[in-house]
Amino acid sequence: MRLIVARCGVRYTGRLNAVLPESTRLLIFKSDGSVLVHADAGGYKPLNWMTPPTAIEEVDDRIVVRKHAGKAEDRLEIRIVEVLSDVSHEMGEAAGLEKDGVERDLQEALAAGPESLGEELRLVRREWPTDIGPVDLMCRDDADGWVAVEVKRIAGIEAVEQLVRYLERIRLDPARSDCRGVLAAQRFRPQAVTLAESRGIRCVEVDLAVLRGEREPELTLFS
Amino acid sequence: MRLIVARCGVRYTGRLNAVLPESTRLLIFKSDGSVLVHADAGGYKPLNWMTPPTAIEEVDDRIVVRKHAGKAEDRLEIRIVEVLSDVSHEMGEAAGLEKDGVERDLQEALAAGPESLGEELRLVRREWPTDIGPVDLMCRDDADGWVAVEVKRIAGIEAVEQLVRYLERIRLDPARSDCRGVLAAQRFRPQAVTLAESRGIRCVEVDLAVLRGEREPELTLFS
DNA sequence: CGGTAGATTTCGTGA
DNA sequence: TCACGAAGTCTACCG
Repeated sequence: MRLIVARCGVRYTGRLNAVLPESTRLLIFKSDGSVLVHADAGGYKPLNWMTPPTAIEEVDDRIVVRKHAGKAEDRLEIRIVEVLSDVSHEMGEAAGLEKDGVERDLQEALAAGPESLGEELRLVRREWPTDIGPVDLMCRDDADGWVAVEVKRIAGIEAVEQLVRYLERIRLDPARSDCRGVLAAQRFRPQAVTLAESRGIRCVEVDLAVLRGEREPELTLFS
Repeated sequence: MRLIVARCGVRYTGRLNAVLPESTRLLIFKSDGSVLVHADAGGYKPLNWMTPPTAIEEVDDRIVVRKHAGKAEDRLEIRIVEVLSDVSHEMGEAAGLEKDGVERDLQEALAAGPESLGEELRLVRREWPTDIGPVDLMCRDDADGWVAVEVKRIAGIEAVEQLVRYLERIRLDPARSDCRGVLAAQRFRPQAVTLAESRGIRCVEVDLAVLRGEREPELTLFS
């Protein structure tokens, strides 16, 4: 990894055109070809960047990073005015990041105990396929009625519409024409609840810690 | 800006829990409170991070970054094993990034020449307000019929549904009950075209360079 | 502060 | 390779 702190200007042409006026920045050249241009503020996002694979060329005060993106070319051109620091570090292998608490974990917990959705449900299968994509959970209720469950960390309007799309497809099959929809999420946007009600979809607020039995159940039911 | 290259392990707790095993990383502490943990590969995205405002505490071999996120707390804990480098740089004010070619530019170009949408249209106004948000362009055709235009760089299913939501609202007004919908984008996902057809929405592929007269027109019309 | 929509979204997965 | 959906999305804008 090479780290350059320099006064420089940057020009990007590719999916769009962007110009970065001359100022002091941090330039990061990773060993996999990644190039990042960071300012001393603005958090998280680089001002400009290029993801691998890249070809890097350095001539005089110019560093040009290229990448083939379809028929066109992505190009990042850095004009160095003054180098304040230029160091390289061997960093070796990077160990992977382990995450827990994403949507998949929610889905797993609900699959393990679908009765957490506030009614007697039996899981038929996870990732139930439809011709436009898989529904997160397909269940049957105590009267053997079909129930399609969409799981989200945060449920907005799109989540409701996604489930509606799936339900349309599922109900095409006469055997499942009465399939109900349930939307489960850790948080609901008010508009999502409103839209879900108008579409006959039940909303259930869930909590991963509760589902795992790590905390007191405090189930909230909408509608 | 402070740059530390160090062998370290990182733990994040907040919206989710994440553990980063011990390895050599680049730690960036920006003057606005941003903290980034980068590996020597993986481009663009930091492995872990915290956006401002943050409170940073450094005790012995531990750096703890805190942030209040609602009722809970976001916490990034860095355990330093070995420091390979630790430097700080004054970088001063950062000049802004100027972009061209984003959706807004596409919208501007279409507003300047709505006939590029393949029929005689007159612009009534940009960002036409509805009670659920603004439609990009509102136009009238040669028969004075209303036409709502949604502009996207890439149009997927969501784009169609967004326009459908707007049309529902617009048509509530008897004066615009016959309002048509047009979806304009540089690229269309196949499913978006299919869904748009079934909803009576016309899709028009546009190109910013062509709209600006910088390249040959090569208009593609779906449906 | 909360919701909506855009982003050079990036990133992973599955067909 | 392409398309689709999640993301600690982040970020700007608007109420």
